[in-house]
Amino acid sequence: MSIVRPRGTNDFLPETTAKWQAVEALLRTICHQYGFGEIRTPLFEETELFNRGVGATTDIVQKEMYTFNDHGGRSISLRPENTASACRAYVENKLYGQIQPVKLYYIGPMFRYEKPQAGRFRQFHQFGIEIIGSSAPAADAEAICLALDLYQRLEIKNLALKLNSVGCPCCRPVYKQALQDYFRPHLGQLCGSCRERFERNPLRILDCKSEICQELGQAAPKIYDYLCEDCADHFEQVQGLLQAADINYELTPHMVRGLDYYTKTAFEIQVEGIGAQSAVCGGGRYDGLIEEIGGEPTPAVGFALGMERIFSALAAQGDDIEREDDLDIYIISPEEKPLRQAAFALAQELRQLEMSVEMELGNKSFKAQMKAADRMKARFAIIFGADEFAKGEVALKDMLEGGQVNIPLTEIKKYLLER
RNA sequence: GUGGAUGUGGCGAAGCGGUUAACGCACCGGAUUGUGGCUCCGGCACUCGAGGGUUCGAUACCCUUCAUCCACCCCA
Repeated sequence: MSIVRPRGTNDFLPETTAKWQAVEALLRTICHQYGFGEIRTPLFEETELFNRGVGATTDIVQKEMYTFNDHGGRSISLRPENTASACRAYVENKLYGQIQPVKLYYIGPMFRYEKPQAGRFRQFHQFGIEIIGSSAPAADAEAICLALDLYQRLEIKNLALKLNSVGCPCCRPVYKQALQDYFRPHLGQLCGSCRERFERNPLRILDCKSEICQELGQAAPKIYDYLCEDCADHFEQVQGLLQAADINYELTPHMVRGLDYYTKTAFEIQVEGIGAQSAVCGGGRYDGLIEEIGGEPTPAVGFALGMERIFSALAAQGDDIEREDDLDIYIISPEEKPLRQAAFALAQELRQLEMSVEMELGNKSFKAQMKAADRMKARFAIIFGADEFAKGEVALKDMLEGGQVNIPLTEIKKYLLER
């Protein structure tokens, strides 16, 4: 049996990586325009960072982390997301000493032990941003605008922005209590998973797909009636900014983020047509996170988006990302040693001039080399023929037009550069 | 973690309890064009995801396992 890659992982082959590079380049460009700098944190961290940062009761931490003890007996986990690491780095590197807020972006692999399906993998890739050190509603709005801008420039359509406020440690517990009080008499009627959700995350019940739960949820208390003054005011201002920027959004009082650290603003961007995993971007404010992991209380807001889901969305709408794989020159030479050596030397010289050059490395026939040049879509073929070579010349063939001229070997570089 | 579907060469895809596993594309070699793209000829699965079982005999039936896809869960 041959060895295959672990479940839920992918090999990205040149055709694919070319597309990724194009998308990544766009993301980086836009981040630069918004004043974000890239941060790269370790792929693994002390497990405790995620216990505290992501939340010890979350699914991610409880059953999806790749956790192991290293040779020093430390408990280490592959990062399941990057926000906790970014915040850890903010504290550890004393970024609070810089001009606030600090605006960071990241892009890279994350790891979660999940059952793979379309749009979900065990090693997947996220791009995300964090605005750390600002409690201003404008920071939330900027994050949201940036997210939408990214998708717009990627030309991804059928987007829906879902917006909510999940309150803060001040008001959320009150709301949670109210929800539980409301659902408790109906506990027996709830679906199985909602009965489990009742204790741990009653807010989720409102998002349940089962009819009974939906129906019961209709009359359930709304979080907007329970937000404290600070949260309500913040929420209102965020909405005002979005409206001013002419951004459409849908209020979704039932939307809950799965990570414990969210406070106040929570949002999600969904795309149609890519299956069940329709959330392409999720984010919000997490004012308590940095304190949770041992820093000074610091407000922050950010989001993460799934790279794979960007490509799902692009594929679903039939877009193919342009990639450049053009070959300038294919050098064809017979097997004779002097000719082959001269060809090899010329290939090197042309590459020094920043041309892309291919040639046969083995001993394919002359004809096979022509075929290769054709299939690789070489713009020109340089042909080392014995007769021409004896005169110090090579043939330059235009593979598109079909024309061919003989040129002295000494002038071929100059000739090509003028092209 | 739960439920459902699927698994034939690089890709797409026939086949079916019986002795050589269609076909298309791709790929490799060759013929012909003065040196490619067209055409033609030839090659390319001791094997039907893997392991076991039933049978005189299985790619086809059964079991297990692995993988993929879909839904749930959860999330990006």
